[in-house]
Amino acid sequence: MQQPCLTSPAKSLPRKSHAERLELSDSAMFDAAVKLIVEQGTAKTTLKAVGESAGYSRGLAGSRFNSKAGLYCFVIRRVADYWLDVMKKETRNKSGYEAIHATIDAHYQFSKKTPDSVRALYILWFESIGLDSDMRDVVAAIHRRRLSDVTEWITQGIGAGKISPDVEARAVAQYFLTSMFGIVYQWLIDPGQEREIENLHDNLKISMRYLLSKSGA
Amino acid sequence: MQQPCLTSPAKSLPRKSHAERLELSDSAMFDAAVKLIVEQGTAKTTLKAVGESAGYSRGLAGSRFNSKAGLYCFVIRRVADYWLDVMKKETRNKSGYEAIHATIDAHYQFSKKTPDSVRALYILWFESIGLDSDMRDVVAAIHRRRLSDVTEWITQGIGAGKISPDVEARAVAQYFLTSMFGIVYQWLIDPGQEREIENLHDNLKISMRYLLSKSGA
DNA sequence: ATTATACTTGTTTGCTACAAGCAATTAAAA
DNA sequence: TTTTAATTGCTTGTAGCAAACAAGTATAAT
Repeated sequence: MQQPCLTSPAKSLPRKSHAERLELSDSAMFDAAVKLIVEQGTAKTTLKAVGESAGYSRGLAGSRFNSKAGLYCFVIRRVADYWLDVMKKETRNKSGYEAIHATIDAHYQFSKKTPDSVRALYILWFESIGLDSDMRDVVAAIHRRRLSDVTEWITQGIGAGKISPDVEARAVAQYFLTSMFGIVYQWLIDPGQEREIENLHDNLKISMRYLLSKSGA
Repeated sequence: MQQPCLTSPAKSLPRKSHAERLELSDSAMFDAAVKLIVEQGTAKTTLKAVGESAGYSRGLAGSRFNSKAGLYCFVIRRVADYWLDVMKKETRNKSGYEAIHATIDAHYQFSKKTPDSVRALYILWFESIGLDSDMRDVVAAIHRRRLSDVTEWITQGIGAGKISPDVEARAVAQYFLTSMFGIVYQWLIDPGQEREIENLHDNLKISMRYLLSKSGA
């Protein structure tokens, strides 16, 4: 008469290894955190609520991540790592303006496909300015990595003769990322205005093509 | 032998009207809030600390602003209103690219003159994304006002024949503000890198001049 | 003197952070 | 294999603190 447990089937049906349990609860809490952050912001999101709405106890989130900042670092890393992977694939064998163009489009797709994750990422990203040392460091590291990627595309473009050697790769790369943040900011405060967001992307493409063609090939 | 009170001279020497007391405590709490926000971020800033480090009681900040969000709205308004005034003066009798150029420079000066106020403003500004309805509305209102100003400059520039009528005033204005935010973001996370910030401003000027000259006069 | 306004103090509620404990899995010993 | 010990995931208990609000005091306005 052995029946499968009815209370939480997916979670407790078979025997689970520690690694499996960990990944399961991590995922559940990630989802819960993203949902809560997007719905009510970080200030009103509580560790208690994350644990409970993930289907666990009041204290699990705190126990796992030690602090709110710890949880938020976890969320940032989880989304950013995924994004860095996607970007790597999308720009494989590309350089110069071509790679930048591909990134803009990929980013746009990413934020259409899983808007909540992306929103949560950038909400946390922007909040990390109001420094909580840990988060700042995590964000800064990701930013540095992105910057070096973009700079690399531009210098490769210069090497391939597609872009004038006069272009200051790092400065333009910085400008690109900076503008992207501006656009993301706009998207966050006005999620509905798809037309406007596309306009911003278009103007960024125009500006980038121009900046990369200055006194060039 | 009547001596001036030694404990808090500036505050209690003569008889103060209610309006004066209010302005005095508002200013003191504004300064305290800015300092605390810049130093430890919004999460660790407490109403208690604001009241006390302004030289008042534990409870004044809460009583005056009702909530943390209320305090932050007050800070945002106080800085933003001042900035809007400055900008109005700086762009008087200017339009088109000229006005935008002036704004970029004025903003740069503003953030060099009172960096803490500006930092606090934008820390709060960016955090308002992770919505606390009140703050979002305050920020959105300021943003709309800025956008309409910039759009106006561009349409005036078109009217004056300085800019091509093909230019989509609002879209370009949006792009401008958006890029400015990106730059501010960069400044916030890397306050030291003056050279880079100036580069970003330069590249923005270049982009704007280009966008405003497209198929134009 | 009375009312209104700035400001303070007392209290409730809820969250974070941490400590201690339970329960399941894994590793080691018999 | 069976038994035992150690590790790890997770839960519960609690201290400390801040937000929010109610009630009170003190100062200025009428």
